[in-house]
Amino acid sequence: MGYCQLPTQGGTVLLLRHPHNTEDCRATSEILQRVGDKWTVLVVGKLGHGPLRFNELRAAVGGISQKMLTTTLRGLERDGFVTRTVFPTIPPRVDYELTELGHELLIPVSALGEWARRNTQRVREAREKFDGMHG
Amino acid sequence: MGYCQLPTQGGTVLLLRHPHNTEDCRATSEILQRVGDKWTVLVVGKLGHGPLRFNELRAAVGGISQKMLTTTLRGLERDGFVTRTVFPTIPPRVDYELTELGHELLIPVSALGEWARRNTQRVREAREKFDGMHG
DNA sequence: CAGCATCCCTCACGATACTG
DNA sequence: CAGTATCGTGAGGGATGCTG
Repeated sequence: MGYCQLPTQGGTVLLLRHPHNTEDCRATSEILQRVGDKWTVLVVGKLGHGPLRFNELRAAVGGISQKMLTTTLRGLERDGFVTRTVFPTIPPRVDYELTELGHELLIPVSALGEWARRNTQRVREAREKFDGMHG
Repeated sequence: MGYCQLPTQGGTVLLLRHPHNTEDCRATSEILQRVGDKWTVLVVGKLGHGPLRFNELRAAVGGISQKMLTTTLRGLERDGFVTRTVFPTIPPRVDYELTELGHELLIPVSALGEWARRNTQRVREAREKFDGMHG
């Protein structure tokens, strides 16, 4: 147990084991903190369908403030996950779109999401049991 | 493009696509926030080798305060990722160990870590380019 | 329309001191 | 050894108002 198959660019399949050294754990932790904020995954997920304008994206995500959408998009743009295209019209139009890197990021992130959906029930049960014993 | 193969309990392989609806994105976001704090993945990664005592774990992780290790472990125990075993000796001895659920969580998390290690260079280049243009 | 600037608040996290 | 209790700080995030 404890492996994961991950497709590579060349079409081969990579067999994956747990990171056992500290460096690997740090890299894992860093990317998780990077995408583990409140909005990043929601934004990237919505852009997975195709490019969206600022307010389209805001409506699609739902519940996000204007400030946080701007902040999140700037971060994604800086890291190369998203492109920002300005059309110099009046009123202005700005399109956001996932880069190839952004699409590739979505692959392992989606795998983690799939795991989450499959195991929410087990986590909920563990939580209720714990709270019942300690509450 | 945009798929990921994930092994299941039965030995079959699950073909995975991007989450396209809002519910899936939310579940993904929630688990990412859950494991996206500063220490959770480091602690889980260290426990991947086998059970550890409190101070062994603290030394293995490195840099974590006593308070945060306690907090992180309580959260992991509550969600069913870790078991806590107290030996009523003097001085006391407490062992922490990954549950089956904890080991299973490590699979997609490791996949994301593997992606991170493979793509840090691309992210760094994007960052330098962005900072060069906007700084 | 797509933002920037500002104020404010909560909470994650660290440091320190104490205990069964 | 393995915690609990308390305090202080900074970053993440929301609300509101203004602008090219």
